[in-house]
Amino acid sequence: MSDSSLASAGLRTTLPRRLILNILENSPERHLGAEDIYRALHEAGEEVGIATVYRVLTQFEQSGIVLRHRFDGDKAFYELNDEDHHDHMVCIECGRVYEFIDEAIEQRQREVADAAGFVLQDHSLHLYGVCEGMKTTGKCSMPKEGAAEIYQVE
Amino acid sequence: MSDSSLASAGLRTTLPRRLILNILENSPERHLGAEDIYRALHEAGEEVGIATVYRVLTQFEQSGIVLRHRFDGDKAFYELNDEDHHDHMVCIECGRVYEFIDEAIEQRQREVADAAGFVLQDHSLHLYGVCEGMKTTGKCSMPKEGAAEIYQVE
DNA sequence: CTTAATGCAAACCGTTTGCATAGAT
DNA sequence: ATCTATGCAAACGGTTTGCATTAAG
Repeated sequence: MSDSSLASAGLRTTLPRRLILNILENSPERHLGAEDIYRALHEAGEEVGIATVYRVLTQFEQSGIVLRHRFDGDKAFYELNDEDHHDHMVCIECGRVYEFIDEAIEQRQREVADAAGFVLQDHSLHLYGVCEGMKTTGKCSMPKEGAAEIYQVE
Repeated sequence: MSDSSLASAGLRTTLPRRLILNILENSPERHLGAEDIYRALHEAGEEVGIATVYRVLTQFEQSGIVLRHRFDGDKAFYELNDEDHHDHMVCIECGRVYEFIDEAIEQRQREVADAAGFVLQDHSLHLYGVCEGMKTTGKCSMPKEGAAEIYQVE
């Protein structure tokens, strides 16, 4: 599974790459920063350098394994590219990222680009606001930490 | 004009602030990076430190004079906030930024957020692609440089 | 055995900050 | 005269890179 993604991407199957792919596949959070991944690695007792994390993520992005997003703010977020395009809602209180798709919006975007003679290659749509959980209970429904132990290579 | 924006924002009318506001108002490019502004200032013979440029832009943003955008890539872009909301198309070849509005998209966004119980506060929609000019002539229609001389305080 | 991947530390780039000086009200 | 804004240089956070070492095919 993981290994075949690496192979088909033309990447050697190394420990760091398998570990990072594993985290991306099994983390309860789909959208992770490089530092999150680095931390998870270390909490799982794996000694991988931060430079390697960045290098691997860049390679993953280039081979289409991963998507890189830049939300408002400084750092980048990575998520597994499972081919079904979606846009993002970002909670400005808990920082959690939700996904959505709206075909009507997608369609309109194409039309807008078309009308401007613009050859559309990509787009990003980010909605910023306060999520249900934070609004009502003041607490997030999904746990953010403590899931590091599950990141092991089989 | 410029000065009253500063005054009503509760900002002292200083030379750097007037100069920067002037650049934002008179540049042929509506979307500028901090470095662009810094460069324009120097090309106009004005000695303003880069730290001041950043500080002023931050204040302008906080007082609503300016909007800050983060497109794909590292640096931030600033544009005058003329109140009429719009989204952006960014040409990945010439780097130029185009604006557009589509009420249908705006409406759908509200609906999507609503359906998710999300309290929408802001959003960003960026279309990335190749603009008309770059596609057809391989050259940009609008000049990018050489307009620095016009940035003077009256 | 050959070539590519890793770890470390140093470099980087855009941006921010501390502090002494200059400027606005 | 007071208090804020500026310039400089140093610090910063996220990310990248050079190089000697280690691991993959």
